[in-house]
Amino acid sequence: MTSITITDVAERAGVSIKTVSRVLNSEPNVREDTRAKVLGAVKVLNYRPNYAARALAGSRSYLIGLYYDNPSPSYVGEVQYGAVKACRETGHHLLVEQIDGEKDTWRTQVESLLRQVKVDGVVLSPPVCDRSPVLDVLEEQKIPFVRIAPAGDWDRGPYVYMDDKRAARDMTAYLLSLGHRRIGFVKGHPEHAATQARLAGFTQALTEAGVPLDPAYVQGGAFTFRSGFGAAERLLNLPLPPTAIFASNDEMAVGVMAVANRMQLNVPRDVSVVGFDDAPIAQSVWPQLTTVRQPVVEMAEAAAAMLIQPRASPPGTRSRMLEFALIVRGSAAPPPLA
Amino acid sequence: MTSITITDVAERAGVSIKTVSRVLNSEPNVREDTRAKVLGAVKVLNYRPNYAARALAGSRSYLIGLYYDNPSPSYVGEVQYGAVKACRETGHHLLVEQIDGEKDTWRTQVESLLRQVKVDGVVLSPPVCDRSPVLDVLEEQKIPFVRIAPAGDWDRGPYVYMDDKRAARDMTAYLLSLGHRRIGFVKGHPEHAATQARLAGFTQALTEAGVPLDPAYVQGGAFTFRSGFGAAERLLNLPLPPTAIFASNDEMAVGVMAVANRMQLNVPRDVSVVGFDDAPIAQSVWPQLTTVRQPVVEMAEAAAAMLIQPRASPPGTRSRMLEFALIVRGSAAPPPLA
DNA sequence: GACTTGAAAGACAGCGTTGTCACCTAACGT
DNA sequence: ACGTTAGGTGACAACGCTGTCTTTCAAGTC
Repeated sequence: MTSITITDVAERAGVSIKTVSRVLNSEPNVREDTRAKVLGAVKVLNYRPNYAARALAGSRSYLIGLYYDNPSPSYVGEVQYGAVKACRETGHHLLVEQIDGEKDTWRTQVESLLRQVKVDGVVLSPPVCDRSPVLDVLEEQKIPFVRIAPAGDWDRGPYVYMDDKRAARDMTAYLLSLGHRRIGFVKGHPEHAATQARLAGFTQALTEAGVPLDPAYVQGGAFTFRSGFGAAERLLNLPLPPTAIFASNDEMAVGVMAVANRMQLNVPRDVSVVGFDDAPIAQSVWPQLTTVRQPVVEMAEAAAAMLIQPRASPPGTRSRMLEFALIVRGSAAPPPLA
Repeated sequence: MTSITITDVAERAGVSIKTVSRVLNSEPNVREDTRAKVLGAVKVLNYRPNYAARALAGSRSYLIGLYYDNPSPSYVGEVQYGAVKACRETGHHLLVEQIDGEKDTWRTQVESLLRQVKVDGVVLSPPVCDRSPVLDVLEEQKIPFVRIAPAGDWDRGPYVYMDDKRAARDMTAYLLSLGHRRIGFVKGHPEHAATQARLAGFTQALTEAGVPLDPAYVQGGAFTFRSGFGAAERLLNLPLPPTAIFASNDEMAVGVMAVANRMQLNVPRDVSVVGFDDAPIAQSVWPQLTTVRQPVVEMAEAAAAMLIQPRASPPGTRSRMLEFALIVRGSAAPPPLA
C-alpha cells in the first residue's frame, strides 16, 4: 500500500513538488504548459492528495463539520444528504458530530472537537444553530459557519432559511381560495421558532382576506402526532367545527386526519386537512397530504456550499433564502355545501 | 490560536514527547508514576492530540467512515446516530460518504475516498454493504469494515444483523395466538434481502401451527405505502378476506390501514394490521401500529464499536446478532366473531 | 549591452504526531 | 564482581504536504 505522493507526480511531470502543489491549489504564477504537464501526471498516476498532510501543513483541511442534535432522524438524514452532496462536488468530506448533553457542556464539547480535527467550516443544523455557546466558540476561533433555519440571533453569522410566515400565509390563502371561511389552526411547539412564524402567516392571510379570526379555532400543539390528535378532537367537537384544519406540521396533520377518520368524517370531502414540511409521512397517508415543502436538502446543500466557496457570495449577501413550494395533493377540497 | 501540542505536555510533565505519546496510546513500558505525571499535565493543559498529525505519522487515524446510499432519510439518520454514539465514546470521529451512481463507478469512488483520507475502518449500511466492488477495495486495502444487515455474501467480513425470519415468525405466531386463522401477508420489494426472510418466517409460523397457507393471501409489495395500499385492496376484496394482515414493513402496513379505513373497516376491530421495522410512522397513525422493532441504532452502534475495539470480539465471534422486539400497540386484536 | 523587473519555479523548513532505534539503569544469574 | 537482560526513556527521522524565501530566467528599459 505504498501510495502515490506528490513527489511521484513531481518526478513524472519533471517539476518540483512545490509546483505540483501550486497547480493543485490553483495558485498563480504557473505557466500554462507546466500546469498541463502536472495535470497530466496527476491523471496518469491517479493521484489524490492526502488529507492529513494537507491539514497538518496548511491552513485548509477539506473537512466540513456538521453539528446536529437529534431532531427527527429523517430531518437529520436529509440535512446530511444535502451537505454530503455539496461536499463531494469539491472534494471535501463531511464530519458529523452530535452536540448534546447539558447546556453548560456545549462549549467544552465544541472546543475539544475543534482542537482535535481542524475543519474548514461547520454547518449548524437546528437546534444546534441556536446554542449560543457553540456560536461563541466558533466565532472566537474564527471558524466559518453557516446556520440552517436559525430561530434568532440573526446577526450571528450567515444562515440559510425559508420564509415560514409567507409559506403559512400562502397555504392559508389557498384554503381561503377553495372557499373555506372557518379554518382551524394547530400551533407547533411553543419553544420552536417556526411556531410563531407559521401562526403569524396564518393570521395574516385571514386578515388580508377580511376573515375574522375565532380564537377557539387556534389550538396548541407540539409538533407531535399525539398533539395534533388532541387538537383535532377539540376542534372537530366545537359546536361549529372548522371546515378546514391547517396543522403547522405534517406529523400533527396526520393526527388530525386520524381523528377525522375516527369521527367518520371523510377527508377532504367533509373536512380539509393540510400540513407543513412535506415530511415523508405526507405521502404515506390516504389521501396524501397537501402541504408546504420545506427545502431541507437544499438548505443543507447551500449551507455547505457557502462554506466551501465563500467567494460566491458577494459581501452583504451573506445569507440565503430558499423557496418553499405548495404541494397540492389530495387532502384539501372545497368545503361541504353548508 | 497557537494550540497546545504534545511538546507542551512533555515539558510540563518533565518527560520526552515520546513518553507522552506512549501514555496517550496506552503503550507498555511506562512507569506508573510517569504515567500519572503525564496524565496530570494533559488534564491541566486540556490537551487534545491533533488528528491530522496522528494520521500522518502513525497507522491509526481515529476516523471511522460511514458509507451509505439513500435508503429512507430516517434510516440513514438512525444509522448515523448509532455510529456517532459509538465513535464519540472513544474519541473517534465519523466521516460520512455517499456511494452512489452506477455500479461500475463504485470501485473508483471508494478507491479515491480511501486515498484521500485514511480511516480506521468503515461501517457499511445497506444497500452499500451488498455492493461487491466496495467490499473488494476494502479487502484489498485491508481496511476493516463491518456490514449492517447484509443481504448475502456472509463470508465477506463481519456484520451485524437481526433475525428477520424469526421476527416474522414471532409476529405471525402472535397473530395466531390472538385467534386469527386467515392471515394476509404483504411481501416486500423482491430485490431486498429481508423480503425472503420475512416471508419465510411467516410461512414457518403457519406451518408450525398447522394452519394451511392460502396463496391468495400472500400479495406482492415493494416496501412503499402505495404498494401496501394496492395489496390491501386485493386482499380485502377477496371473497373471504383475511382477518389480519401482516405487512412486511410499516410503510406498507400504513397503506393497508388506509384501505381498511376507506372500506369502513375498523382497525383492529374488523381487521388487524401489523407491520415490521418500527419506523417513526408506526406511532403516527391511529391506532398505533403493532410491529417489530428493528434495532437500527443499536446495529450501527455495534458495527462502529466492533471497528474501534476489535479485541472485544473473540475470534470466531466476528459477527453479532441483535435482538428485535415485538412492539404491541393498538392495531391488532382478536378477529371478529365469525 | 548592462540593468531592472516581475513572473515562474525550486529549496527547504516546518506542521504535530508515531515508529525505530539507541541508550541508560537496575535487577538478575553465575 | 561482572556480564546479561529487560524495563523504561529519549533522540531523531519520517509522514506528505504547504509556506516562506530564494533563485532563475525572459522580457523590458535607457
